[in-house]
Amino acid sequence: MVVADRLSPTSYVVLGTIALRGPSTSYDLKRAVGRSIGYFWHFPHAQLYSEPQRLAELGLLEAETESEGRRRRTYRLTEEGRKELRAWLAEPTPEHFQMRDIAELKLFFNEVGDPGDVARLAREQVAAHRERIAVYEDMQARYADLDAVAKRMITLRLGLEMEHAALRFWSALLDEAGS
Amino acid sequence: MVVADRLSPTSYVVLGTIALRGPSTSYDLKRAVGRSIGYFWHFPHAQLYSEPQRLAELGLLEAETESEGRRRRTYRLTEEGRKELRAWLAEPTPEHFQMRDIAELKLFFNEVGDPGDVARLAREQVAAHRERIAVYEDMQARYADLDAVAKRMITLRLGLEMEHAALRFWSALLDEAGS
DNA sequence: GCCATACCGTCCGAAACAGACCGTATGCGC
DNA sequence: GCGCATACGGTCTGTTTCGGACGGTATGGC
Repeated sequence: MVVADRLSPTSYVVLGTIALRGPSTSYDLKRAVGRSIGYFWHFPHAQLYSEPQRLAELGLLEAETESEGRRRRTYRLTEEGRKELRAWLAEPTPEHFQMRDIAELKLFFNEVGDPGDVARLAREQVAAHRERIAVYEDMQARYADLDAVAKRMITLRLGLEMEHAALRFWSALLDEAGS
Repeated sequence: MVVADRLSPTSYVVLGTIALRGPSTSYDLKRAVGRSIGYFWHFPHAQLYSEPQRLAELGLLEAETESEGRRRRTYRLTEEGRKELRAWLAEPTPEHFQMRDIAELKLFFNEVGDPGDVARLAREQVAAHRERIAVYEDMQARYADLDAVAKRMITLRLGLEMEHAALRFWSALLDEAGS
């Protein structure tokens, strides 16, 4: 499979989203991603316009230009595309997850700052994680009855676990640092 | 503070590391980062050569070229630099943390793949997180007696919390999916 | 008829990125 | 004392990614 090494995680986001939702325009992708994957895999929306084109050139997507006026293309998965996606899903995942947490960075360097900084940071983080948890729980509640969707929500559980872990940590730190 | 918006998280990693360790060469940074921050904030080492130069131009670091032969520069913090770092530590942190977890992505799209994929993925992840936990616990044990270092290890606790959360999730998933 | 607000898409300069590459020491076996 | 392997220390380069500014076009409401 020689195309495989021209593909990035973003490519699979596009492929996968189209596989789940059916044929989509870039804008469709943008909205779909914003509501779901966007929460745990960030990238700028501009990529959702360039990436499908690339994938089409590689033969993994097939573009269908509709209407001359506004030129918007609907992309659909080719057989190649589906195969590539399934191959990716089946192969091992060597990379460990990566975090990018400014708060953690600040905590690491805290001894250079003022004594009060840590407590303030912790307070902020507690608030932020609580808020995010609320958002996730809301999503979970909203779709709890739809079985098909519920299945997809499994990553939401992971997100919640992570948020709770972070919340626990910062809360404990706050207690220690004194409010 | 007009320099502030020319600074990225990486800039603060450099500034902070030098603040903690004292004057350092790029290579010193490379090693120090590899042993600590590298675990939760990845970036290519090449940046540890270019970034200090940039910071020196901005007046936040001060370069001292020693010996003509191998030209290696030792960087030390200027007053400006320390002030900038402290200001950063004191200011609020608007961004939420970001995760980049290929495994989570695969899980999200799992219904496109084969039925067995999820269980395999979960098994892999359990192993990977267990391994990482072992590494962290090892670090923790090694430095437990050194008080000064122990303080810095606080971020390690956060790392462990996160790893455990992930481990719990994937273990549970593995149980459900059946081995 | 006018304004506000979604909707939809493009573009661009600046960073980040991975990782190949290249010398120079230093040790170590033989 | 020679040859080799390994760690040390650093540079370079071509892609991607990244924000986010920008610019049109519908659509509805007043």
